Amino acid sequence: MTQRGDTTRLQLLDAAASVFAERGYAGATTKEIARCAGVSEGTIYRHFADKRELFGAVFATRNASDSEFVTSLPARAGTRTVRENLLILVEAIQDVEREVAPLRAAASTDAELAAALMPTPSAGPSTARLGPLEPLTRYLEAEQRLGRIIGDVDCASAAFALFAIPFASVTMDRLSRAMGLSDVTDMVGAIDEVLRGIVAPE
Amino acid sequence: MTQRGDTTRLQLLDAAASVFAERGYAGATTKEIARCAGVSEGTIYRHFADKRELFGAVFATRNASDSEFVTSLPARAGTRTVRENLLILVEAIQDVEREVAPLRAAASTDAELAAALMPTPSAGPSTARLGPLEPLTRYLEAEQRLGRIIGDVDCASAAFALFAIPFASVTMDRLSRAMGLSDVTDMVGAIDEVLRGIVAPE
Amino acid sequence: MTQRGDTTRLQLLDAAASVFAERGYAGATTKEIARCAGVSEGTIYRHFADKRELFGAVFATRNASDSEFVTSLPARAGTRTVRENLLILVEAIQDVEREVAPLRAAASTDAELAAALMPTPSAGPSTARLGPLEPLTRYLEAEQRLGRIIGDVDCASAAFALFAIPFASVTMDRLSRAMGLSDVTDMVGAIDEVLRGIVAPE
Amino acid sequence: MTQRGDTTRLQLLDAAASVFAERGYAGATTKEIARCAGVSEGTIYRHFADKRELFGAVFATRNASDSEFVTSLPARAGTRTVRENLLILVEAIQDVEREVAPLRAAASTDAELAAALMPTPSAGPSTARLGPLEPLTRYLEAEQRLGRIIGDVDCASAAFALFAIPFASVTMDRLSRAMGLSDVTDMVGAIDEVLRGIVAPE
DNA sequence: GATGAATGAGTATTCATTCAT
DNA sequence: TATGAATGAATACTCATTCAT
Repeated sequence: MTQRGDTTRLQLLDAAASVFAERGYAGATTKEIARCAGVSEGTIYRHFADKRELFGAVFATRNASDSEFVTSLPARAGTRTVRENLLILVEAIQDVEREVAPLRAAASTDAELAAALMPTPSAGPSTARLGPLEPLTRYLEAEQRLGRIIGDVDCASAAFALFAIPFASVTMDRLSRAMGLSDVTDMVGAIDEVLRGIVAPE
Repeated sequence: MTQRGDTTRLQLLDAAASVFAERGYAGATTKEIARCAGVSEGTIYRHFADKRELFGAVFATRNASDSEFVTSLPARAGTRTVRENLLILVEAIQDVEREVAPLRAAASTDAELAAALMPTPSAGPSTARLGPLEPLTRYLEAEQRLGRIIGDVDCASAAFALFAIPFASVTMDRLSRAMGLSDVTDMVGAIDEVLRGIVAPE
Repeated sequence: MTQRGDTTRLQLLDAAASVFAERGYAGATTKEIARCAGVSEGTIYRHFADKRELFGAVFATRNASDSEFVTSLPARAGTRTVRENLLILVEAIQDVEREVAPLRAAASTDAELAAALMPTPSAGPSTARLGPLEPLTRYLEAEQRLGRIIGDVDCASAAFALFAIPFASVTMDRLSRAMGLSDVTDMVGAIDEVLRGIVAPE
Repeated sequence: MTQRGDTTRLQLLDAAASVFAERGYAGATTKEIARCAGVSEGTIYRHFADKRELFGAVFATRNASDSEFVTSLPARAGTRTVRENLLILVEAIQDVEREVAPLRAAASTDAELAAALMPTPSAGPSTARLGPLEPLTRYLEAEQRLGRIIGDVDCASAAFALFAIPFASVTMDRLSRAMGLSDVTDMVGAIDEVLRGIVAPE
């Protein structure tokens, strides 16, 4: 691939990401994506076999960034305070979700498309879970072993409760904005209410 | 409207609800909606001015059911246990969300569509909040006054943490299923972890 | 046919006449005609087999009024002055044309439709001429015999020259109005210029 | 625009001209126009924004040819004989009208369409007159000054009387043909009857 | 006789995709 | 590699017409 081709490919991925996010999969037209990338429509097909493959490529790049802070989380057990770690995590999740959530919504309108989103299709069937839920669970378990999480907490359930907050926040903010409402979701407050019951007193 | 016309209208609303939910707004074709309703395409336009109005009508009917258990919730303060009330609520939210979430996702791909979803456009701008968040907050405050919720809990934040659970659960289950994964979201466990910190010990 | 049916039929003919004239044959919808007549669409088909027959009926009634002043014209030779007779005629033609011209234009967009306009399909093929041209020619010939038209005038040609004036006037006025121009066609002046050469001096 | 694109555009204009003329504006389908131009339907929209713009482009090209002989007419005063000049003019008008008249009729069925036909919308409101009427009037005035038109003739009125002949002729011939009649309009005879009264004896 | 719900063929227009340049 | 003209299937929507009430 030449350098010129690479540049074009990146422009297309960026353009496609924003158009797919705004309009959904069916609503996004190759025309708009091309115009938005500053190339001609035909050029799309020199880089991607068809619209679906373009979407897949966009989703893959956007979803890959998921792992940066998240995967290293379990190893961070014992550093800082639990609250600090989780607040950083929750912000990170929110950042990724803001980009990925609309793409996920777009994908959910097309069965064959959704199948292409499987992060590791070769991985075991039941172990694969969505996004940062698993590393978050493992982090909480590690903290629990360190005594910073109360002993009888079900870490998987707590992880889900924590994860649901930025997850819901992004979706609701997006909707509020679309509906002209002000989006004031107090994520920190919500996290603190959850932490109340699970963090061990110092 | 004759009785026959009414029947047709309902068939159309049902058909449209499922097709919009499956395919999104742009991906849903009038042809499929008509076929699914067992009528001809032209019939759609005897009942609705255009596809957008049809979507609006679908959304209105599906969203109306929102208020059944939810609105009466604040008045239930003091009855049963807090946990029982909340588990029922969470199930109710999940039921409604299962129908509404895909429609909301569909709507978010079209700016003008989203604007039409505002429940009461004449209502105050900042007081309007989405779905059951407000009654849930008021319920928790009522329980707090009764001493069944710990005094220094921020009820709005706690409400959001609780609400996020069925909200995220529905979206993630939908996705898991689309991706061929088993959807084992333990909502009850997550709720219990949140309640740990906010429910006053008897 | 009941009296109620007759009334409806007339309303339909009037409505159809104006809609066909405004929108042309293809552009006129049965929906607009029905609305304009204050009846339901289905009612049209109780009075006319289809749209084409409705158009034919409209055209027949509108074209029938053609004959009132015109047919009696040849018999008027010798009365009043030639100029007076022709000015009245020309006004009459203009009045009829104003209604008929748009219908004729509408008909010309559909070959089978045009065929239905033949005034007397059983009449001889070459003798049938359009509208008032024939009576006008006969009138001029009669005046010529009376010495009020110069002897060597070709009455058929003169008739065409005279007839062309209101004919063109109506079409041009219609266009001028559609294009936002003021329609000041001096028909009387034009007639006088033609008469200069053919009317015998007293 | 590539050469290939230009060719296609011209094919489309030709095809559209004939289809609009035959079927009127509403009656002309993009399908028939495309088929008649030997291209696919989608191609129309690469060259014209919509059907209306296509019609406007057709009308503009067909109406432009209007000015060839006509505009130079006033300068021809004094050459040949008045009769010869006018017979040539009348033939020219007839040729143009044969193409333009059906388009004009088509346009008159759509108010917004007619407005787009204004040749120079910025020109003065009352000075703008339709087609060759103005140059014809000016020609007659020039001849009048040269003594070849009788002094007290109203040239504007005479011009209208002359113009009306080919104008009416085209429309009536079209109709006669549509109705299966033979179209024997003796334009020359009609012109001569008009000239009788306005041309000065040599 | 009149209605209005229903129809399905047809309309203008857009779409993802192909291909000659 | 990139373009943009071309395609034809598909889309939302309209139309003339039918028919049960």
